[in-house]
Amino acid sequence: MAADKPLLLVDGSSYLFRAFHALPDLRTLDGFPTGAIRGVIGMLRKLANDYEDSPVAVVFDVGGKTFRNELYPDYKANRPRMADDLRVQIQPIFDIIEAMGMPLLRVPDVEADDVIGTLATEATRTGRRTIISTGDKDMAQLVSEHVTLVNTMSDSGLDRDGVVEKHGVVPELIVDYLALMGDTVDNIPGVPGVGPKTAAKWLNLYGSLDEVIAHSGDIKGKAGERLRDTVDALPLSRELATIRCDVDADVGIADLVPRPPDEDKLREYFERYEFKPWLDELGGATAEPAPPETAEVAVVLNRAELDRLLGRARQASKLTLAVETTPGRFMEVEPVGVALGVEPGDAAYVPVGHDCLGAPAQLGWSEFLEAAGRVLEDATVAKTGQDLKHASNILARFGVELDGIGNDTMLESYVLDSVGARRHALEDVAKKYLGREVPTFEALAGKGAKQVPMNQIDVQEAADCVGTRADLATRLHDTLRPRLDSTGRLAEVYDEIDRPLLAVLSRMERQGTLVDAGLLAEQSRELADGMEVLAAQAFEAAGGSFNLGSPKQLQEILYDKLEMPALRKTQKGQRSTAEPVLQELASRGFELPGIILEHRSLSKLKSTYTDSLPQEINQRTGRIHTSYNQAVAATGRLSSADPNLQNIPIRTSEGRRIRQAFVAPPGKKLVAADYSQIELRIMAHLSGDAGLLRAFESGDDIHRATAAEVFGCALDDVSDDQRRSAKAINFGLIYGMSAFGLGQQLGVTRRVAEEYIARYFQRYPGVHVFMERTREQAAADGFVETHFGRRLYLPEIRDRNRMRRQAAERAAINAPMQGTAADIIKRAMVAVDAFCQDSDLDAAMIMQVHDELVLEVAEDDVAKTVTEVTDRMRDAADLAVELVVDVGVGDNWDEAH
DNA sequence: ACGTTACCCTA
DNA sequence: GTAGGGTAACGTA
Repeated sequence: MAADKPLLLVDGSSYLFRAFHALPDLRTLDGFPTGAIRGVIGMLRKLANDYEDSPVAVVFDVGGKTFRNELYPDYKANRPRMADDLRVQIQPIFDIIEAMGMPLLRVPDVEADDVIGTLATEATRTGRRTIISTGDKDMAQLVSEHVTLVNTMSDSGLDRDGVVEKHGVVPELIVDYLALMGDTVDNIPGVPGVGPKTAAKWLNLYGSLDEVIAHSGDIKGKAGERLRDTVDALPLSRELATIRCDVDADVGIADLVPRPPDEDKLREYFERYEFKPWLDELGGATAEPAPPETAEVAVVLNRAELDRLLGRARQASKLTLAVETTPGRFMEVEPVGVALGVEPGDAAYVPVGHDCLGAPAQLGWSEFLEAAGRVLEDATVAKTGQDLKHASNILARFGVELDGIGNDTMLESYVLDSVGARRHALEDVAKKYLGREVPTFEALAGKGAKQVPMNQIDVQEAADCVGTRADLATRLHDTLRPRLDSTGRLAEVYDEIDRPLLAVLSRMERQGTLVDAGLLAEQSRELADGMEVLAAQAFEAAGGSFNLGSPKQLQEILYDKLEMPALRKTQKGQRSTAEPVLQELASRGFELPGIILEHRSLSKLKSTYTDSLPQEINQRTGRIHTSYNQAVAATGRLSSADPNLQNIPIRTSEGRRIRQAFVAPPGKKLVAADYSQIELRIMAHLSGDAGLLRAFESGDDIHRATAAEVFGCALDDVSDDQRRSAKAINFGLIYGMSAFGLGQQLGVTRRVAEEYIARYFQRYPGVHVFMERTREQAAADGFVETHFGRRLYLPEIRDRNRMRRQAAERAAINAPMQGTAADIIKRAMVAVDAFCQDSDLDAAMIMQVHDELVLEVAEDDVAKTVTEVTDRMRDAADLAVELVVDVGVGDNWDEAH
């Protein structure tokens, strides 16, 4: 071993966490996480190359108690449990390091830092240089003439001058510097509010920590106060931060000679973890023949060919399908063609409605259904496709009930990672999981007004586009399904919640909702009259006419012409005319803002609801058919669009009149069943807080009960104002509130809001623990889970930008509650739908509004339906607190509440 | 004709 | 403070 070669010491533990969090969520095809393996091994390969023939040790922590725990029992007590996805990668990393021939050091009861410090000291004693590869700033204390740091992740080095430049103090003062700052990750106390800048300033001023302590009386301001408060703890902090250079590591530099790599083993590991480029470097890769990258899309023009294809599907018990239509709403579009496939690499296109010039003679749509209907309705032939609800809706309009709905790649992607693939469109999902660009209909036909409808597209071109997309869906499922199977409980979420819900939503959408267009038209006229009167008043108050709907014009009138104070700015810096601002101006005695507010509320009702809903009525069915999107909301909720039926007004009496237009047909009733306080109940369950559970068990008004606890009075003595505050606190908790936000909501100072929150947590300590635990777990794992195991990934939970990080923390707290509620009502919907399908009663679900289900039920069947729906909703989850369902019945939606 | 901004409706 | 969708105005094509 050449004595002139530097000793290379690698701080494996510091890279393990950094690699895991810095790299994207890499996985093998069957879903095993490999990001940390690739990150750590990639760095070691680079180091092994850069420092060939050097003695080397890759050092990892073993875990367990060390001397630091004896000094300070709380040392590293804040560390959350290691993420499962990281833990499973550790042994593979050790195995690969062994196979690379690099000496691996794991010394029981001694931290990696101390092993490295001891070995570096030995090297220095024998006149050898040392390179320490680490991502940890604490190591800067070891830097000397003989010892330098490199950060192999950021590819930067640090010698003596570098330490001074980066941290502002010499290496010998790094421990003092660390002691002053403390370390939240390791739970080492420091001086609160003192960061790198202040620590370096003091040390350079006084020379050392001891001198800073001796002069602590001289330091002025808040920082000085805090220093004096914490001065006693600082010597201990320094000791904890000091790396030991004299531990018994039971190993010497002579033992650290790299061995030649075991190429057979490396090949095996690189194959197993799918590190293709490294495998290629080793040579002799054993690649299995992959299916061709692109499918040859056959155009099927006759019955015999179609039958052969369907026969293959039946034999394989699987079929991929995509139904292409003219543009428009699902209840109005016409089918143009169907792409079918069985295995990856084979796809066919059956045109049924191309009528452009030169289009070949095609099978008609009805001929297609006649041939394919049986396979499509065969539950034993598993269907795969992107957005099967759409296919199901189109087919059902023509009497074919798609069954065997197995693998919707849009939903698989959504359950796997609700935000990672942005829109879960095939383009996004195939790009993310297959690295493939996907031919889009838009590229073929243009977009917007100039778009050519699918039926006008050349058959071969359409076939290539649509067939390739269907083929990609086949391949995507083969990639996504194993990932679902190997990721927590996601397969269960998909199989037991979202997949069965798909057909339920399809039925609800097709069933539609009856709306009284005449009533809405009448309301539109009344609203128009009201708006006219208000407009006249507004112009009078403004001293001239202007467009009441234009925030820009209103801004000029209010703040320039009438010189009212501009109380708030919009995001883009305009003077805001939003509701709370106008409210405040009105309360200060100005006349115009109040008129504007009234006008706006009428205008909103008219344009968004009474004018537009009648236009949404389908000519054939006479009903409104919304679309429920099952793959947009990050938390697992549904959303409703075209039109949105989840934002129909309810809060004001004027708004509620719109609900009167949602009616039951003659002889039927609307039944509305909603969960009472479901998210708070879920919080009680998830936190297990005894007080909150008891409050729900007692059956008291929960906001009143909260008020009694927080304000320390008897239930009967709670004032309306106290109850209102308690309600805001309860909502705030669900939203991951801050004191600032709560204060704003309640119109009290941040301090008062802080006081409320503190008292709440005092009375319900379990809730506090739950919130903290959720934050920590989110930071450790990068995701949170609902009661049923649905995941929400939070990529920004470790963002360096505080605003983004805090927003992610609030989402982390909200998601388990909102998401669990979403899971529960989805399960209830599947159960209620089964009742509607299986019973002889005339009852159909027609709407879902997050915590409410609306059914249309024959008058004679209402009583039985109410009982059954209540039971099935209540039993959709078994929580520590019971679920309460309120039910109303009426001739319209307003009455049913 | 299309995208962005401000506003406002729901749970 | 969480999660959505829709409309009108307005600036840019």
